[in-house]
Amino acid sequence: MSIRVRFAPSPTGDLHVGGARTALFNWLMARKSGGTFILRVEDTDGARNTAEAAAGIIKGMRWLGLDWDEGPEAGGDCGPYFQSQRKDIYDAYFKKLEDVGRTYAEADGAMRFKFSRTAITVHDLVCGDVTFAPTEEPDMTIRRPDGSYIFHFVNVVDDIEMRMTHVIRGEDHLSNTWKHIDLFNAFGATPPTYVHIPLILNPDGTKMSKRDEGSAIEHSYMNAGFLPAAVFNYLCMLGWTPKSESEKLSREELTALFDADAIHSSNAKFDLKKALWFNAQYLRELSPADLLQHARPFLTAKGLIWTDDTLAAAAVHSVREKVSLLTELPEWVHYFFREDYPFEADVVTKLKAKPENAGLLKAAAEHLAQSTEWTEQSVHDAVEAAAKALSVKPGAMMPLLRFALSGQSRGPGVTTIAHLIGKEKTLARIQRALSEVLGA
RNA sequence: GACCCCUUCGUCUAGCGGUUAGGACACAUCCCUUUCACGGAUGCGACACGAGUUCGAUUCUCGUAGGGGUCGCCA
Repeated sequence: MSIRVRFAPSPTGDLHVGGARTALFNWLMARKSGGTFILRVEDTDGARNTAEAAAGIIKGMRWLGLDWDEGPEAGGDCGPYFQSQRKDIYDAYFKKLEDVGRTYAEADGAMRFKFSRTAITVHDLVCGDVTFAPTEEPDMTIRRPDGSYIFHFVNVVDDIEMRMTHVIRGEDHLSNTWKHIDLFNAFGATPPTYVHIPLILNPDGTKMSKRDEGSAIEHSYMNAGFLPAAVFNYLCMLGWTPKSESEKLSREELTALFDADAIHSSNAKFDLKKALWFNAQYLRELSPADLLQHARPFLTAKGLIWTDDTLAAAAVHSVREKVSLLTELPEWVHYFFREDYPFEADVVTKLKAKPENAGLLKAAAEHLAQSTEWTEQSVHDAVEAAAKALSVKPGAMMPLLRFALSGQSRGPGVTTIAHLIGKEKTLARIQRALSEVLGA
């Protein structure tokens, strides 16, 4: 039998790392086995669910590359995939329960499910067999007075209707799973295999919630300059260790290595530093064109404009090893795109510190002006010749040129900057530094 | 209060009776270097505690402590 798994979020807010990783593991399970991944929106709580939240969750999943085979925008044989549109199905199932005498009404019209009150064992791939003694809890409400149904009921009905073979979800559901199995049994259906995955905690060990750092996919990752591949990879490492030499693994490798049995049973704390490290790894192996593609919205958001994509790509590529987030790119490359870049305060101080700096810059400009070709090597040679003429080391001249060409004290190689912006701008920038900063 | 899950360096983890307890992130130092980084090297650093089983426990069992979760007409 082909594996069928689902991610069943309730659209009460943004997609969160916990939910994203649950979706991720479900996706991996399906893709690994050639099975089916279903997205089902559990919007039975009319008061708290919003269409915006549902759209946000879909947006986040698309960004992470978690495509679904059945669900909103994808269709499928088991639809509709919004629980708010499945009332007829729930009514029919509720009738089945009534027919076997497992329901009864409260005074206000709410309907409860009569528990079997027998010992129930959950077979879980992560937690093993977990047996719950006959319950002493009150029977659970499954239908509200207004006729709408409660989570436990619709969740089970849909898992039956959609023929789920495995239920991969957060460990916070484990304690309620016996209720679900009780329902499966009442319907005469076979429960799926459960996989309760550990929770993701804040660095201080508390449960991660909406407001916490690194929690919301769109806010903390998409808009913060993460690459989806990096987030995908990092999230996988929280609660699962692939049998592999490296931790840095592609989507394809993770899919091939995925093994639900190997998922851990202990919770993991979120580590932003490590997430950043993963992102830096992915960032630096992007081609110039791909890097620019990802960086584009972050550059334009800072008002940087350009006409030559090749040049812009080379610019961002030249600093790819210096950043761990796309949002850091603009401050590292802005001077490639404009001539009115500011001179940082410490740069001004350093330039003014020694009176001979003006002479050094002028000499560099003169030698550079004589260059007939304009490559990184020719720039380097010209600077070296200028240094030699004044009996100083090239190392004394390079920082000054960096200040003049970028206004900053850090960045890619000076020769790289000069080469990319061209001879004309290089000479003009040196002149500007001489006149504006040194008054020469 | 009851029930469920969990417990190895600061963090993510390897380990599945005998290991100098390994790796990654972070941190520190050094090397490389025109800056910042990258990279390389080294260092720092853990089996929660107590019983038991065993020739021998990080590993198996029980207990304690600690952490997390659940017990809704939320999902």
